[in-house]
Amino acid sequence: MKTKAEKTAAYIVETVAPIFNKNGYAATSISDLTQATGLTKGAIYGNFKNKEELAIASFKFMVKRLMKELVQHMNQSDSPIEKLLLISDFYRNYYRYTNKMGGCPILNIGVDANHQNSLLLEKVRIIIQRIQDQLASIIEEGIEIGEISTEINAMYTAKRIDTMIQGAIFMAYTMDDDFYIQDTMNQIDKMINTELRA
Amino acid sequence: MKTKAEKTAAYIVETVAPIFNKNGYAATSISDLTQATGLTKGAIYGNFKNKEELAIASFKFMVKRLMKELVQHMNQSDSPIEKLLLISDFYRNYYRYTNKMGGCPILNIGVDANHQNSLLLEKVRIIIQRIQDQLASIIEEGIEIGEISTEINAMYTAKRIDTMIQGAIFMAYTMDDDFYIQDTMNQIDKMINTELRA
DNA sequence: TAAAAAATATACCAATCGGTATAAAAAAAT
DNA sequence: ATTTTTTTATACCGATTGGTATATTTTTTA
Repeated sequence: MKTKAEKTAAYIVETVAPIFNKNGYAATSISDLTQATGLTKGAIYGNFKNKEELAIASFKFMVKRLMKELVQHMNQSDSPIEKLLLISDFYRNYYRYTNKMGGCPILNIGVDANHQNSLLLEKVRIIIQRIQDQLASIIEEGIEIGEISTEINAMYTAKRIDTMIQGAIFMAYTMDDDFYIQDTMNQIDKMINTELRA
Repeated sequence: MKTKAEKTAAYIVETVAPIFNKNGYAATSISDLTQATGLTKGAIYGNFKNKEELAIASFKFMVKRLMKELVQHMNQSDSPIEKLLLISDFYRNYYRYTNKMGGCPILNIGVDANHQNSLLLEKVRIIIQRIQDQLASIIEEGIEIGEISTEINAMYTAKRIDTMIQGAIFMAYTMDDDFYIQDTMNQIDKMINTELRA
């Protein structure tokens, strides 16, 4: 059974995660967090060593939730090609979905942590790497079962898709215009259907 | 002739611009700026109303320099298609070039200012809009003179190219890997040559 | 239910924050 | 060259920063 502290720690993380995500590390003060949680410094510092550890826990929490949703959506099909199309389909709702949590944590924390917080940056890199590895392995499986052309380089293609997605997310948020995401997903679908398909 | 204050203001801006760009607005303190410039608060607040105004001036300074370089590089040719290829060529050196100034100001300030500083965000949006308008007008001219297919939607294509570029910049900086930019520029070139060309 | 342990609240710390008033210095105008 | 104006340095402001020591409360164990 969960102890009181474990429940409090979880409550703190899920409450402050959107704040860190929106404001960034430096622009988020401890008083922002006590105000949002209704708790005091004592409670926060009793559960987390310092601000940095809490920021890392918050990032991990957001990404875990996001990735769980993505994987769940993707696993609606067993076909690699269909999986890829389901990934782009997932991102079609990404803007509305992530707006509630203060934006895309990978974009926000990735930029925020660069030159500022090497621990946090490392966590972002690990996530990006994992996403690309996952993408690449889907493509590879598609090649193996003959769904995807053998001409395709799985890792390059994975990186290309991921790069396009992140670019679309940046533009959508900066310009406050979902069009960028919708159009990019159409492009990715086209690429899947015309270039990848065997 | 330039007054002393004007020269000082210019010196301050060019000195602190990379700091704002690297650290972001909130994580940059006035003492960071006095330390970097060797000047005192008096000098800084004598030339700029407040931190925000200085941050805006810094962003404008960086972007102006960057855009000047881009336009200069682009204008090596008069042909719209060649101009587009020169733009992607410009970005091939972007990582090394912008590293010296603390990264890409559009990416950094765009993400940093979002949810934090609406004035600064507005400046970023204006720049992005201008870049896309410029791109679109090149494409349109290409269509008019028969270099580019009439099937092409100039504005959509401009946004697509810009989105890919920004995605590549984000990935390159976050992963500290120039490959993302090089590969994306190859993709853009391919797109220009196979899809745009009439 | 009483004692032990864990978790939270309060009060406080030095350091730093952005910004300002004023004094000193430097530049510009006469 | 002297006065006027502009520019920069110094000293200071209240507020806030992240973090801690300790007191109080709550939860868990016995």
